[in-house]
Amino acid sequence: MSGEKTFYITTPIYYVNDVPHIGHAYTTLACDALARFKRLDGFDVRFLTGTDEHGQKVEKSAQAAGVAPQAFTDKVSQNFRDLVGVMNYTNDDFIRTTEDRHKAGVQHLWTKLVEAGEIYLGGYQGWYSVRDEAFYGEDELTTTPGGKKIAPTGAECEWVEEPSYFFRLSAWQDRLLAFYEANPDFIMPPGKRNEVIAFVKSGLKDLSVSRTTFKWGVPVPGDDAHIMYVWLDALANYITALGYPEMEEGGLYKRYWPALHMVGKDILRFHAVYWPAFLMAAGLEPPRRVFAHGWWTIEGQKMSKSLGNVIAPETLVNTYGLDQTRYFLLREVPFGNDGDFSHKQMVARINSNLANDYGNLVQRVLSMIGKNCGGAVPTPGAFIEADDKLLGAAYGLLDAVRVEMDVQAFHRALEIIWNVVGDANRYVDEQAPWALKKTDPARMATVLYVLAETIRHLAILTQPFMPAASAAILAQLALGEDRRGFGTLGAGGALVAGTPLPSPQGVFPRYVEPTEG
RNA sequence: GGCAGCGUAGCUCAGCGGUAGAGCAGGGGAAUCAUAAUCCCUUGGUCGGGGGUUCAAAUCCCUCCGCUGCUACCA
Repeated sequence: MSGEKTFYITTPIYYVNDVPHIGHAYTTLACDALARFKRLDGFDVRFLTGTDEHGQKVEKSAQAAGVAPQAFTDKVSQNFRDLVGVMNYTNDDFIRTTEDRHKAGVQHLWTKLVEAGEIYLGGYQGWYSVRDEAFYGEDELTTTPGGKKIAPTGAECEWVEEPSYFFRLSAWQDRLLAFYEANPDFIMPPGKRNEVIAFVKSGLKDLSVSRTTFKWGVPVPGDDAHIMYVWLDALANYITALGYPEMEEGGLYKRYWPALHMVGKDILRFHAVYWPAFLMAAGLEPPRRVFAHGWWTIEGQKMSKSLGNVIAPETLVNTYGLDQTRYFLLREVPFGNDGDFSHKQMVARINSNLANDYGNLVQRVLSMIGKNCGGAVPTPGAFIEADDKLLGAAYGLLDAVRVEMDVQAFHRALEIIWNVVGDANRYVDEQAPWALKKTDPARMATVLYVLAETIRHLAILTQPFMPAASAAILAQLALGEDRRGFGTLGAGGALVAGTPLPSPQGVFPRYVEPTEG
């Protein structure tokens, strides 16, 4: 709540023609974990997601469905709004490119670009595929015996000539390269950064930014024959959602821009090349960072409609549990790499990391406290070296985890937290509080206090990843909502001896294969 | 084709000039507070092939083999 430190994070706006799958869920999940982390860490956070609703495909789909485009998008964009509830996302806003606030903002941006001399009217001609909504170079096409031109995707192309507005992207090549040079962390991970730089170095052509062949888009100001190129339209959502062109002091734009954009690797170029160029050309600040993450395969196979192996987020959540799913997606694969989803790995993570390591640690400790300490936080005596060592590891977690979160290394953050889970389990075995119960009850109380305090740290730090399960653990430590922020980590927010605790309940059940047949 | 990256234990990967590592899986043992969970020990690799530089190479160089990504206007 400081109001000083702000953090703005965005997902791509999802194309409404798609049905939400694990990939969409993953992108937004990463943003959600980061947004939650930053909020707990005292930042004033703005977390945006939304839907991209223009374009020829939408127009055609609406036509096929026999409804107006707006009615069509109203319906299908709901799929993405529903995902928010399914995955327990905490976005502060949900923008749709068909909203007036967006259209007005983009048109203003366009006008600015025209005034700056960055957009000019020219003509575009080439081989165009309606199905792909894309132009292809002559050398990419194959010619059928019948003389038809076929794109690499198999779609038929036709020769199209149309007037088009162009953005002077070619003029931005050197300034973009200078920007990447001055901001080495702008594109992450580093491998992707190199690809973008190589692309820009290879030479940039001016970009066609308007279309006249269909109508479902934002009209070009002053020339109704044209609508804007979908990417100029779509990318601008990141600032129109902040109220652009309103840029007054204390407003959303002033407060939150620039953003961290989380994107799939397929749309990296639009975000790392076109978007900063558009912004700089309009006299605006480029984004803070663009992070390109990888793709999921399913049981080793590429996800595709034809294979029928596309997984809906609801399916995962219903099968394995929400927090389990969130944990798996962020832990299993180094963020930025491609990963494979397999049932076997998912079950291994749930049973090993969650049920056995973390869940059982909590259960064994709280259960001993419940039975042997009168169901209240035990009263510690003097700490010995082993106590200080474990507590030190717990107290040191935030700094170590923060370093990883700041570079979006979610898997590393979780690994670091789990190192302390392991420390705590070893400590339990070494201290053997069940033996102390008979020989030295005061020492037992100290050991259990140290463990409870360690669990407090673990649960506070796992909140961004597994909000519901972490909340359940914190509730079992009788910590109210106001005692769960990162500001309470360390000795200052320590558990108070004598505080009554509710009776413990398991938080992470083992996954047992359904028995059938 | 060009550019970039990768190939290390059964599996997923870390190490990137100084006597081969982690997690999981496999084997043995301890303990019994706990969701039969935990803890300890342990089997296992000529670090893709070949050549070179160096006192010393997964680690640097060359080459070959295999795999992946990028090579502009589909989100």
